[in-house]
Amino acid sequence: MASAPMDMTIIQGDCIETMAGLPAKSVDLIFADPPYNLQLGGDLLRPEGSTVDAVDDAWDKFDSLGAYDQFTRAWLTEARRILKDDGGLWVIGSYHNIFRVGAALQDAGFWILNDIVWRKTNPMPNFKGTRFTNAHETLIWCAKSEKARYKFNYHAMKALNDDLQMRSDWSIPLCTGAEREKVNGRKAHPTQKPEELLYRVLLACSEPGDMVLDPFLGSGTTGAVAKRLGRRFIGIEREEAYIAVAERRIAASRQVEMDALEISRGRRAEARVPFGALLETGLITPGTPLMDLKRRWRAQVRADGSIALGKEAGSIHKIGARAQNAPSCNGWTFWHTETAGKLQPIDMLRERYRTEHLSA
Amino acid sequence: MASAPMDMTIIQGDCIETMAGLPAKSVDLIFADPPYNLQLGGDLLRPEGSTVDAVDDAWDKFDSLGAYDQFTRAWLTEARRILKDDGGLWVIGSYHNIFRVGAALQDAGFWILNDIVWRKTNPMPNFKGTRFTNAHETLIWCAKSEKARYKFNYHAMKALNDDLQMRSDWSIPLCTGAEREKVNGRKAHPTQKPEELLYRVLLACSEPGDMVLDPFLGSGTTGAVAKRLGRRFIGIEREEAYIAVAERRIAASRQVEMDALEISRGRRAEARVPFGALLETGLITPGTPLMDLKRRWRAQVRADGSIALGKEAGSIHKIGARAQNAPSCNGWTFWHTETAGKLQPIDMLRERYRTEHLSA
DNA sequence: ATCTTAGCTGAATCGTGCA
DNA sequence: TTGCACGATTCAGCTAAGA
Repeated sequence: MASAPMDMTIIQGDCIETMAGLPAKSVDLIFADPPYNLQLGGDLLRPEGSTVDAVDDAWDKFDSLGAYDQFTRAWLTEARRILKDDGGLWVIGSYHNIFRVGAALQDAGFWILNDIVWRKTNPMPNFKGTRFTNAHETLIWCAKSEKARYKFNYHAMKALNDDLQMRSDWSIPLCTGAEREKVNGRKAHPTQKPEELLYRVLLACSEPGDMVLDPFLGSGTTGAVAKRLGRRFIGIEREEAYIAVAERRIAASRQVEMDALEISRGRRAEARVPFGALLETGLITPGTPLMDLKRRWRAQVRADGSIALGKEAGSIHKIGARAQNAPSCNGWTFWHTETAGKLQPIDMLRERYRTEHLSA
Repeated sequence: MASAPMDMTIIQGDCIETMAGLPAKSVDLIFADPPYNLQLGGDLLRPEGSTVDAVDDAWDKFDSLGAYDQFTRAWLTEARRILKDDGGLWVIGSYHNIFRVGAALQDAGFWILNDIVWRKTNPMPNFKGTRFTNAHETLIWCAKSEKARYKFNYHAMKALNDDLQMRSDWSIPLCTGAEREKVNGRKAHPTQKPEELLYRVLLACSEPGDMVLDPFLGSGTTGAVAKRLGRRFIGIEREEAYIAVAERRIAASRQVEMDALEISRGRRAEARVPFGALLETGLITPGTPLMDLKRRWRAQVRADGSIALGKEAGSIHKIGARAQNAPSCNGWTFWHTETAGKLQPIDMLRERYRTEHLSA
C-alpha cells in the first residue's frame, strides 16, 4: 500500500502545453493513445489556433493530413523532451493514424523496437460486408534513439506467457462488461482500453516506482493499472467529464502488495561470480578435468582460475570458444565436471557459491 | 522474357522505369513487396553459436529515411497512374518501413481500406532476449481514392473462413519446406512469401481474367498464384537470378478448376490461456496464495504470472513439479485457491477466463 | 517399414560493464 | 570514446539420419 496520493496526478489541460511545463528527462515511460479520427475538424486545430477549413475534397484531405501531422510532431517533441534517456514510448492507433504517427516518431529520432498487434478476440463485425473485419489495433514501442538503452523485463514477459517468449501479437478482449466505465448507464468514454493491455505494457517496460505519463488520459486505464502495479503516474486530459471518470476509477484501484510485484529477473541480474572464486573457496580444485557434454574436449583447471586445453590456456569462456572454433561461448554451461560417471555443468558450482557465500 | 501463356509476363528492369512504360489505368490489382530497409547491424548469433542468415542484399540498402521515402513516392506515383480507377493496391512490410509506406500512400491520395496482420505461426525467435518476438508483418490494402469503388469478394472470404467474416489478422506459416524455392540447395530468395498469403489476397480482391501486377517480383509467388487462380499477370524484377527462379516456378504452376478451391483452414484448437492472462484481467491478483489439494505446499502468485515457493520461482507447472519432486506437473489442476475455507483448482479460473473473455 | 532424435532454419533494425 | 572480457540467449516445423 505504498502509493501515496501524491504519486498519482491528473492535470486538466492541453497535452502539449501541459507537457511543456514538465521538467526535461523526468519520465520513465509514456503511453499515448492520441485521437485518430481525421474527420473531426473541430478536434484538429492548427498550432496558431485556427480551425481546419474545408475548401474542396482533395485540398481538405491534404490539409487534414498535414494538420494531423503537425499535431503529432508537436506532442512527440514535448514527449521526447520530458522522457529520460533510457525511457520508453508507446503509442496506440489504428490504420487511420498509426502510419503517420510511426513515420513522425522515426523522423523525430525515436527508434522503433517493436510494433505490437492488439488482436481483439471479440471485435465488432463489419456490418456492411465491404471489408475485412477490423479486428486489431497497432501499438508502437520505441526507445529514445538508436543507441539508447531501454527497459524490457524479458523474463517477466516470458513468465506471463507460460515460459514462451512473448510475441508481437497479443490476443486480448475488448473492454466490456463490469470493467467498462459507465455514466448514467452509457459508456463513459468511446475508446476505453482494456486493463489487460496496459498491464502488459507497464509490466514489460517499467518497474515499481517509475514515473509513467499518459498525455491522453481519457477514462484513465493507464492510471488505474499504474497504481495497481506501484508505478507513479501523471495523466493529462482536456475534458472535465473524462477527468471525473478517471479520478474515481484510479481512486478505486488498489495497489498489489509490494512483494507480489517481484518479477522474474533472469541471470543478468544475478551477482557475477568469477570462476576463480570457486577455487578460492575450494568448490573446485586445481587439476580438476573439465569436459563438454559430449566429452569431445577435455581441459584442466589451473590454480589461477584459467583452464588449459592442449597448449592453450585462458578463461573458461575463451577456451570453450576456441575448442568449438566459435566466436563466443558461455563456459559456465559448456564445461562439466564428472562425478561417479555423471557430468554436471560447472554452472551448478556457481549456483552453490551464490547460495553458500552470497545469500546473506 | 515472357513465359508460356501470353498473359503471364515477366519484365526485367527497374520497377519505376518499367511501370512508366505501361499504359495508364490498365491494371486491376497491384501487389507490392518493396525492400524493407532493415538497417541490420553486425552478425547475429543463435544461442547454440550458428549465425543467422540475414538479409544483407544491396537492394535493401538505402542511404537514409529520406532516400527511402523518395523511392517509395516514386514507385507509388507510377503504380497510381497505371492502376484502374476501381483497382486495388496491396503493400507488405514490417515496422522498419511500413509506417513510411502507409503515410506516403495516404499522401498520394490512396484510401486505406484495411491494414492486415500476417501473424506468423512459426517466426524466428528473438535470440538475445531483448525485445518481443517479431512475429508478424503488416499489409496495407487500399483503393485509389476515398470515393473509388473497389473489388472485394466478401463471400469468398467468408467461405474461406468457415462462414465467419474474414478478420484483419491472418495466421499463416512462413514459407518453408518443399514450397521454398532452392538453388543449389540454398534458398533462392531471402524473403519468399508463402503462397497461402497471396492466394488470399488475390482471391479477395480480383477475379479471373483480371490483370495483376507485382513490381517487386522476387521469387515469383504472386505470379505463381495468379496463374493458379486464372489471373493475367505482369511481374517486374531487376535481378536476373530471381527472374530465372520465377520463370521456372510460374511455368510449373497449374491453374486450378475454380470449384476446387483450397479448403479453408479450420478454426484453431481451443485457445491456450497463459496463466498470466488471469492476472492481467484481475481474475487472480498478485500475492494470492496457492496450495495443493492436501495443503502440503503453499506458493504465492507474482505480478508476472510466475509463482514463488520458498526461494524458487517459476511457472505454475514448473513449481508444481519442483514441489513434488516430479518430472512434470499440470499446474492448472495441481494448484488451488482458497475461498471461505474451500479449495478450488485454478483451472476453474481458466474456465471463467474462456467464457468471459474468449466466448464471442 | 515405423518411430525417435538430432540438426537446421526463418525479412532480425538482438548486450553490458568496466578499464 | 573505445576496446575488451564476461557470458546471456530460441520456437516451430521440416528433414535426414539413426534406432
